[in-house]
Amino acid sequence: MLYLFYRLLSHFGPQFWWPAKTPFEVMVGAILTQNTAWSNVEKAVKHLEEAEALDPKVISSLDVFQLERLIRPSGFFRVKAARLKALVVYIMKEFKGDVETMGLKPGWELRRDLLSLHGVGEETADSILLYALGKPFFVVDAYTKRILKRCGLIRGSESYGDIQRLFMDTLPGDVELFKEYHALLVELGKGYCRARDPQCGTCPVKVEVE
DNA sequence: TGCCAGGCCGGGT
DNA sequence: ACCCGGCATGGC
Repeated sequence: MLYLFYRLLSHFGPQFWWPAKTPFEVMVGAILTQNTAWSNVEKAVKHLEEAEALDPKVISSLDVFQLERLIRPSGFFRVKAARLKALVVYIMKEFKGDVETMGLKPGWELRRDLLSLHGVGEETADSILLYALGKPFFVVDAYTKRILKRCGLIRGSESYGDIQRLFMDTLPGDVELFKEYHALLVELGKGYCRARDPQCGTCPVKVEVE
């Protein structure tokens, strides 16, 4: 798996992900970007920023309809408002609204907690763990699955956990490596591995299978 | 104009 | 254990 990483890195260069100013903004973005183009998420985040609502305490004090209005451009705004509320309820109750305190809890316990929240699945949980809290969990998204399949590295029927283990069992457990690797897969995916794009004919990264 | 985007959930087989 | 429809907006 390191071979693919270096191919991507030398082609695209380091990505320095996730694009956000604070850990909490990463968490918000992780929920808002569910099945949604990032450009739409940016508009919603901008609204929250202007409302000074990129803070767990502020969001928990917001009326849910107010919150819906702010995040509307990100799509699915009703379900996502409820999901953000569920997240901040957890952060408020468990850590008094302090993200720094949250980061002190062991990764596996946080993952279990996050997965119990309504609207936080494996990818969202791992994105929060890796990019907001610096915990070494590999993020598997639609691009990751598609690229690995088209490179012949998986069959396509593997579960999220199967694919995550493929990375985490064979790579050094390094947070910066995990961050860059996932960011590079997204960069490749956005340009050359979109859903209807039948193959990587113009893919700039040729991967030797086996 | 229709198709798609950095998912997740609930209900049905 | 899968498979599907619903959830919504903005860009190409």
